Amino acid sequence: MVRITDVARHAGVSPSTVSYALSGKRPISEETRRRVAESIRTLGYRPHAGARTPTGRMSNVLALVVPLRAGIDVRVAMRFAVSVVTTARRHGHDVLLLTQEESEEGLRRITETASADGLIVMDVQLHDPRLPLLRSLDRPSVLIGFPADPAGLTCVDLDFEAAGERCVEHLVRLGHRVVALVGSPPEVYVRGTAFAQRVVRGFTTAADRERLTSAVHPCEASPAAAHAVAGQLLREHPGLTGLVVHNEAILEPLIDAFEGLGLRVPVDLSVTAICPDELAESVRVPVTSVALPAAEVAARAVELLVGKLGGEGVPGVTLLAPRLTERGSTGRRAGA
Amino acid sequence: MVRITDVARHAGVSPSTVSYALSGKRPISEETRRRVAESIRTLGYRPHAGARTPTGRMSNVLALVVPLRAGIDVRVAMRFAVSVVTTARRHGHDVLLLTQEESEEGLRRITETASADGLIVMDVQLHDPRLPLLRSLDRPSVLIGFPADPAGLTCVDLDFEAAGERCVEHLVRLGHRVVALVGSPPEVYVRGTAFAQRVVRGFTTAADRERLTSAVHPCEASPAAAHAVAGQLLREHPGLTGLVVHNEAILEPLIDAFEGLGLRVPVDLSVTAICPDELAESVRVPVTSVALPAAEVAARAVELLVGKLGGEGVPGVTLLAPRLTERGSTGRRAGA
DNA sequence: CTGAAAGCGCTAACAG
DNA sequence: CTGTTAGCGCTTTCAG
Repeated sequence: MVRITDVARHAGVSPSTVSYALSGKRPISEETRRRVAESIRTLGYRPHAGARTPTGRMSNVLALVVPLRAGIDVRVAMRFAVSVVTTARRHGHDVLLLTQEESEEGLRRITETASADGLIVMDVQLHDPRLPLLRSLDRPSVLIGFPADPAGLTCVDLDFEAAGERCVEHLVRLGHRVVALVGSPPEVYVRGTAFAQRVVRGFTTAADRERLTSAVHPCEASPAAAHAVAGQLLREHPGLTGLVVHNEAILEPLIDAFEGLGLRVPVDLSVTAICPDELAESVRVPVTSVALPAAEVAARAVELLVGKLGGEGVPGVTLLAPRLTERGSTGRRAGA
Repeated sequence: MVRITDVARHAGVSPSTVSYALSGKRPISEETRRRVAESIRTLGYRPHAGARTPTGRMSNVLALVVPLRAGIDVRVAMRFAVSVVTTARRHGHDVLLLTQEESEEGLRRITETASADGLIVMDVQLHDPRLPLLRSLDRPSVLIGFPADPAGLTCVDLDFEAAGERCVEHLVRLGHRVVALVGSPPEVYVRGTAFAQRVVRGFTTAADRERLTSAVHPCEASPAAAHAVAGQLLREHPGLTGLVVHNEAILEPLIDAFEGLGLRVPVDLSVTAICPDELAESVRVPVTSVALPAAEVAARAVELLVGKLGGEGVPGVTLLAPRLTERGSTGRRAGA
């Protein structure tokens, strides 16, 4: 193993000079900087990650709590996670993986053992039990999600409420008057998951404002459940012509189900969704959707956290405005 | 922050005694041990993770390279990852997440900066470019996967070749003579992914041995692709009655496609799969399958790695024998 | 069985 | 602009 003293000797300078050349925390002459860089390269030096922790307390590690609970679409969760990791790497950080089960204990442990400099928490509930803990910990944290009371926290997310509204408005503009929201699996609502609740709220607000007939149905992530919901909706709301889908797993099966029941998309039924663009594009009938910009949200979360670590003041709540892209799944209501 | 010296003072002993009481590396009197434990509890002491690294080189962190490449089913990959994390925690380790893109550079960086004590690598290719690197690194590693030349490495995986054979044998026993393997997306084979290649080999070996008519088709992870493959298979092999599916994403769509083409499962077509049991059970027609025991394989990987870290000798290759469970999707060939 | 003391590799005052 | 000197919190000799 090559240490900083080896580099120092090789470059004919003191260890601290090497350290400062690396950190840039004090001016170094061009000549010295060059020699140090040269020595580092030829010796293949890399600072021992653990050794910098005791004094300067930066371990260059961020902890990420990934949501792996019933009802959460793994593919979407992974988009967030991957973006967190790649963005963290760009800022020189590695990422420690915490699972949801040991979330509270894990957060406490990571903090108290100083295993990570900061924390990123996903799958936030409106009244998340972890919030008091996060507020009390002496490590900075960022939530991917928007709880009911974000005071004293840093949050970033898509503005799901606006997203729900945006979908309804799009349908209204196309003349639709009877609309439904097919949402996440029931347990997601039971837990009070923030993003799911906010979509419902946005959907309902806009539907009421526009005096639409509307319905909201949770839906399990199986084709069978999608089929059942489609049938139920048509029975209860025969005039249904507009749909908002907030459930990645059953977007395609649901469309299949409605077409199986004799409705053509978009002729008889206009479908909008809130989901990653790639998914909306890959469905048999490309779906008009509000993008769920997972990579962007996750990247922003890391940047906010890195900002906090650097002592910057950062905004408490960052909500990304919804962006709707029209695709083939929506059209004017027949006879509207 | 409470340090080891605080505990020592509180317990009326020296810091080294506290350290030894914690590690058990030298005998401590019952009385002292008790007092130390007591002080640790009341003060809420936790050893600073970074501080133990410099001398004793254990950071209690394992690095995991997760496969997030085209064609790999994220849900299955996550089963592995979660099991790695929970098992690692049981052994007192945390898990650092590395993405595939920076795999080689990441492995090198983690090793040289001593950010992790050991490495776990998933999604192994038969001739994986990372193998020489892993052999040369001075950190222990474990592969989840079975490359062509495992010399000098520690590997653990389901015996996919035997799994492929097992499915064919099951179909043979039920009287089927024309069988097909619907596999992973083409890019998975192009990369030479070990598990995919081995399934093909097992399938082919068994089919040839039994003198069956057989065909192998890769298949993209979309319902449309599944439908296309189903159509093609029936055109090219009108006598087809037995199927092996090794592609989690399209298991259900593929069955739908065949039934759409007029074949009933299992009356006209017997379907077997290699996939996690939960998935096989959750399909509309429960599928006879060889279990892909992700949690078990991942747990074993962690245990092997922890064993290596502890200086134990561990087996080079661990292959889990396939276990086939009959469900509703297979039956005797009509008229056989 | 237990203390005192010497580092681990690095950073950050303190001194030029 | 650079070198010398203390530590960080912990583990592990070295001495009882």
